[in-house]
Amino acid sequence: MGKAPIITPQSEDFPKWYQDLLNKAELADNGPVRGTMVIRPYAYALWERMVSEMDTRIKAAGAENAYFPLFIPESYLHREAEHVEGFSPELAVVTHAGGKELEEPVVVRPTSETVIGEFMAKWVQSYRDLPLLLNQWSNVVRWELRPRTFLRTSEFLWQEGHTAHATSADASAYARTILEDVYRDFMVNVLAMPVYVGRKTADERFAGAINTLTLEGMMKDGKALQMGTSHELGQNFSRAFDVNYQDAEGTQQFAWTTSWGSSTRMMGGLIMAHGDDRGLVVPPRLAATQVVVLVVRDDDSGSVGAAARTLMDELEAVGVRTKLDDRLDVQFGRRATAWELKGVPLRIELGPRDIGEGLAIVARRDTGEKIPMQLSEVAGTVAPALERIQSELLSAAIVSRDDRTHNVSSVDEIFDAVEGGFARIPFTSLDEASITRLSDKGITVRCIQTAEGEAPESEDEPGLTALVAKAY
RNA sequence: CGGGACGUGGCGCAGCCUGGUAGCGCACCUGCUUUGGGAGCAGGGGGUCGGGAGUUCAAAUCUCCCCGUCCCGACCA
Repeated sequence: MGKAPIITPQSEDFPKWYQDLLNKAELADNGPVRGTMVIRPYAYALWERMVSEMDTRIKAAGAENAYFPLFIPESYLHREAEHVEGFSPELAVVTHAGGKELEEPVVVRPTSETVIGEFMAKWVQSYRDLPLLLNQWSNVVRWELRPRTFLRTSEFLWQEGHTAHATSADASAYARTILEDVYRDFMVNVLAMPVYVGRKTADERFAGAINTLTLEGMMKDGKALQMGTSHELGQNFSRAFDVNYQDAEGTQQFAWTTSWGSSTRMMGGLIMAHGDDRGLVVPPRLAATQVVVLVVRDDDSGSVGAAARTLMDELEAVGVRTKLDDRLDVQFGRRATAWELKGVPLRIELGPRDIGEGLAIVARRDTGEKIPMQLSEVAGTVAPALERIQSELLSAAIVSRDDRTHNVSSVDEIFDAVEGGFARIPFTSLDEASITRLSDKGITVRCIQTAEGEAPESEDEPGLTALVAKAY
């Protein structure tokens, strides 16, 4: 059998492909409340790997983890004018609790600048208390009108960093450190996603920020996905929450704060950046399971199973995250398909035939190639092979990204260019009217970049380009 | 909130127009045969058709009301 595709081909219907994959690879289900999702174990294991890799980088950047409450007094949101305006429409508000109506409604955090600002004010007295570098891993709620699993859900998991600094320059530098050393490093080197970094235009900025830096990933359908953001908040929140300190000269100063976040949306990005018609493709450095040792079938003595277990032990001994699949009551084809759907980077097949010849078949998920290999050599070759796959995934993604990024010189050319890709245009070629024209077609300025493809210090630098695309 | 569609076993659907107490595919369970790419055959379990009211001898099918969901638009990590 097996003629019909397992999942809808990407070329036929990309959103359907995404949905099918979520189901077939057992990644996620919709929750009972609109816009919520259940993250299934396999996807959650990937998320845990993301958390682990990100957390290491966040700590290397000097931030410490803490935890702030889920509930925020509604009044806090109102203290920063733009912030409340930006978030009000999507707030979940608790008006009743403990069987009665609350005196002051409580909002479920959509982000924590406000509560954290309140406590920063308490903790910061002196310039010696700065910088204060905090991060928290938590869930947040934004009542989205158009939910889409992983990409835009009413509740999602994320990390949000919040820092306070003595000077604007310090805050600005830190926002950039996070952008580059935490987010970009993780996305490029672990997710194998060659994200574009840049600066958001004023229209696209975070509510209450003076500058928003972003990382934009390109999905296989050519649409953009914002993978993370790092904001300079200026003194907007420190003024609203009285985060002030006494400087070395004895003068009271308001601190300069930043905030930065990345979420389970990255799961969606991962899926749409690397997935193909056979399912998910997980980069080895991210994979919770890097290798699955699959017992094709066994003989009466169980010698194949024994060899498989030995191999698994050898692999784990050299630090390869390995899983054994010896479910002989499930057909080989079904199991092979299931692991492909899940995107496990390498599959090692063992059967009586192979064992007899001292061989194992090593199958690569990304290319589909199957290589017979001496069983005794497998453990030694897998780790470098995983690294090779990692770098080839990234190279392929870079090529594909570059192929689909089109330099244009006029607004009219953008419409064609963003069908299946991004357009790059001199920032000065865009005016108010053309941006409106574009947004009428669902096309937005993702970010502005310097000629070198970096995030500029301001919108006014000469030679800037705008990266324009349709976005999720 | 504006426009469109839909709600029938776990999932996807047919049945409704021309009322007669429910069917198909996948999934699930049991057995046998298979097992190196999503198995075959046989047997079997599971729904009362989103909710309520009405018409009728009889409603998944007709009427009315309500609820919910999905798609398109405005918002968005």
